[in-house]
Amino acid sequence: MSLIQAVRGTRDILPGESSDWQRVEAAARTLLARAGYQEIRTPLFEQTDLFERGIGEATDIVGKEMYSFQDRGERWITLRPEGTAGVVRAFLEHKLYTQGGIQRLWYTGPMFRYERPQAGRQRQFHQLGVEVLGSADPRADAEVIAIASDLLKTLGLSRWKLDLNSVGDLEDRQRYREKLVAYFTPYVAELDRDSQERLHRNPLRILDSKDPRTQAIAQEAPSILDYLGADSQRHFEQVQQYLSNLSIPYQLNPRLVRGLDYYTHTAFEMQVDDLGAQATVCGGGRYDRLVQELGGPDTPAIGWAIGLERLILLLQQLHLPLLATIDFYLVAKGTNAEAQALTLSHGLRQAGFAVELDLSGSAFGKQLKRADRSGAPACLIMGDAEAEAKTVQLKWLASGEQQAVAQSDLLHQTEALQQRLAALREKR
RNA sequence: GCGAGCGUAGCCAAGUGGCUAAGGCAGUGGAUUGUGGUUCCACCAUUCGCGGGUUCGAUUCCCGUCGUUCGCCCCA
Repeated sequence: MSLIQAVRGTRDILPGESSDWQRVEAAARTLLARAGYQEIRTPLFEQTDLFERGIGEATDIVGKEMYSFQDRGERWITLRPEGTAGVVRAFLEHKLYTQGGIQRLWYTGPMFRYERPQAGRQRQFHQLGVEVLGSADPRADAEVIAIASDLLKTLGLSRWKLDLNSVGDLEDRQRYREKLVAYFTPYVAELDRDSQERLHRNPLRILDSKDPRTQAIAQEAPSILDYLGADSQRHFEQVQQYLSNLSIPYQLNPRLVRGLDYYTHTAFEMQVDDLGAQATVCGGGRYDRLVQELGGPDTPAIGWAIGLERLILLLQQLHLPLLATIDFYLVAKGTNAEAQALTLSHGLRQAGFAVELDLSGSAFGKQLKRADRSGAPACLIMGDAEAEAKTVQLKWLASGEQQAVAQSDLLHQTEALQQRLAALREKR
């Protein structure tokens, strides 16, 4: 009989790895709370229409990567391929815009795209994202980029670069698109096949083709930055000024085009060298038209999403030490001792200690060995003699120092112990 | 969706058309029946992802399939 395995492109996050995830999530929560962002949790699936209208029917995500199906009520359902559409849907459905001012939101959770799996690219993957709804101010652009930058820094990542571009507003893009088509048309025969197809469907995407010949041709193509209207130009310049004020290094990349139709003005990506073709760790931009297109009031917005698998892959490459460990490993042998150890472990936890109780009942030597491996700074040893005397042996594993302690002292005079544990933790 | 590589224990692996499939780490038991980090001993794959084929004989060669990795595509 063959074992059932996880579906292609999905994976389990096992105990050895979940602490990495928790670190990222905790760091993000702290930073986002400080910046006044509130969490929003939306469903994992939505009506298929939401994504078709929101992301754009011509995009690859909608065209060939969505998990769509009909439910038993014959509704067309899609597992969310990204987070923004659902957030905007909720924003409209609950009329959050009537609360006035600006909504600063964040979310995290699984997303689903039917793609060929690779390291850093799965069919069920996780994103953490922010959305600022209701501000057209370039300071909002800079704020969200700064938060992403801070998050990476907090986690110890330093080797990334920020690519920045503006794709202008609708009119700018229309004008530019015409110029671009006019530029590429004489070269049609020399372009790679994909780019030939994109010439009329989505000519901006030709710019980031990896085909060397196409790239050579695209090198001389007109730049979007020369076709920005006065307002777009001004917005983009201010974003750059603010980023400089915040000492966030960036580089202009006029060929940066994001794959979702809803982007306007600012577009950016944070990339690293260590993830092969999955170099983009964070991507985002402004989407001033999306809320309106989904039937809401004219609401400018900006956001980004971080790919958590990619981020955690990077953290793991850094071999950052893990800090989470227990305070005491509790060893017991003998009928009375084992019974009392259970009670003691319970009491210690109520007193605020992290305790692991050895359940094996094997020889003290074996249990001590496990205590050592557990990473706990100290070990508590209880045999029937200790059980009789209502004491326990407290052994500090690094020094070997050991003494008998009354159980009641352990439970009620916790101050000194906590301080000593904290001091040991500090050293590691 | 296209092209290519890989798949031997929980992990890292050596291996070959033919006698019981190296080794290391981890794990379990013991030396040490109440004291760990060192050491020593023993145990730990009727089987080489799965299915089929070729062969006297396949973990090894072939086909298919599943998974994974790299590139393209796409994107976070």
